[in-house]
Amino acid sequence: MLQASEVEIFREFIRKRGLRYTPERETILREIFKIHDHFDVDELYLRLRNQGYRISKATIYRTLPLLIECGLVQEVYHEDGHMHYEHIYGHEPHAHFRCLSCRRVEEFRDERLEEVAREFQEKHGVQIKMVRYELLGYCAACRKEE
Amino acid sequence: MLQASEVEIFREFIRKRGLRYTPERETILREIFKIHDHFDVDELYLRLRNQGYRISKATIYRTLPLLIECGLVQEVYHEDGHMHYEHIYGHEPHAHFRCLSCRRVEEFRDERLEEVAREFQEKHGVQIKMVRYELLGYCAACRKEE
DNA sequence: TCCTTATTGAAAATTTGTTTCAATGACTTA
DNA sequence: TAAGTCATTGAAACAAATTTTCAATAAGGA
Repeated sequence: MLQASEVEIFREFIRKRGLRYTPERETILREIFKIHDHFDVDELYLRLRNQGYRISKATIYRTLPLLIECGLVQEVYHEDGHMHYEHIYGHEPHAHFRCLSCRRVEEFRDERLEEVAREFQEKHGVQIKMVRYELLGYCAACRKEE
Repeated sequence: MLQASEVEIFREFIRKRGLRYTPERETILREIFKIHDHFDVDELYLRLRNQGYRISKATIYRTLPLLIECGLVQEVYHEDGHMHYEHIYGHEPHAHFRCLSCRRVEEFRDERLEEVAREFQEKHGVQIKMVRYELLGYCAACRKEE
C-alpha cells in the first residue's frame, strides 16, 4: 500500500476536524517538510517570505499546533527563549543530544527508548503520542577546551 | 559519611565560584526544596511572598540557573508558555509522562534510560549532565472520555 | 452561485524572561 | 572590628515570543 504523503494526512486531519484546508496551511506544511533540520518560527517565516509567500507569523503560530496534533511535527526543545521544531513524519523516532556549550545538537537512535514507552503504555493504560529523550551535556570538542 | 544537605552543596558551589551567598539565594533554595512537585517561577514567587519574603522575580530568575548548574534543580518541561522545574537532589533520576488532555504529570523510573545515556556518553566521548525522558499522550481517564 | 462561518493579516495585547542602574550588603583585608 | 570592594538586589524598563482582537476574505456546503 502506498504511504500517504504528509499533505494527504494533513488534509484528512483538517477535514475530519471540520476545519478548512487553506493554501496558507498547505504552504507552511510543505515548507516545513523541505527543512531537514530543526527550525523555529522565525526561520520558517523568513524562508516563506524569501520565496514570496506573505504568510503572517500569527498564521504560523496557529498552524503549528495543528501539525503537532496530527503527528507531522514535533516540538524538539526550548532554547534561547523560544521553541524549536522538526517534522517527524517518515523519520524513525530518534533522540537528541545537546551540547550546553556550543549548542550543537546530535540525533541518535536507540530502540530501548521506544521499548520503555511501549511498556509504560501497556502497564498504565495510557496512549503515548510522543516520546522525547534528550541528553544535555558537553560534547567532546567542548570538553577539551576546558 | 553524612550526606551533604542541599544548602551546603549550594553554599559550596557559590563560594567556589567566587559569588556571594545571600539570604535571598538561600531562601529560594529552601523554598524550592519544600515543594514536592513541579513548580514554575510564578508559583515560587507567590509562595515566598505569602510567607512574607519580598524577593523579586528578577532574583528568582537569576538564581534558578545557578541551582540548575550545581545540579540541585532541573528544568522539567516547557508548557503554557513557560518553564517548569523540580528539585532533583536526593531523588532518583526519573522520567515523566504528561497527559496532553488533563495535563497530569506522572513520574516513573526505568534504568534503561540511564543506560542509554551512559552508553552514548562512552561511545561519543561527551559528558552527560542531564537526562530527560518525556512521554506525551493521553492518560487512562482521558482516553475513556473520548 | 450563495451563504455561513473559519481563517487570515496586522496590530495590539499579554506573558516570559532579561537588562539596567542606583542602593545595599557580603566578604576580604588590614 | 572597621573599611573598602564589588557582587547582588529590587524596581522598572526592555526585549522577545506568543496570543488575541477584529475587520476583511475565502473555503466548503447547500
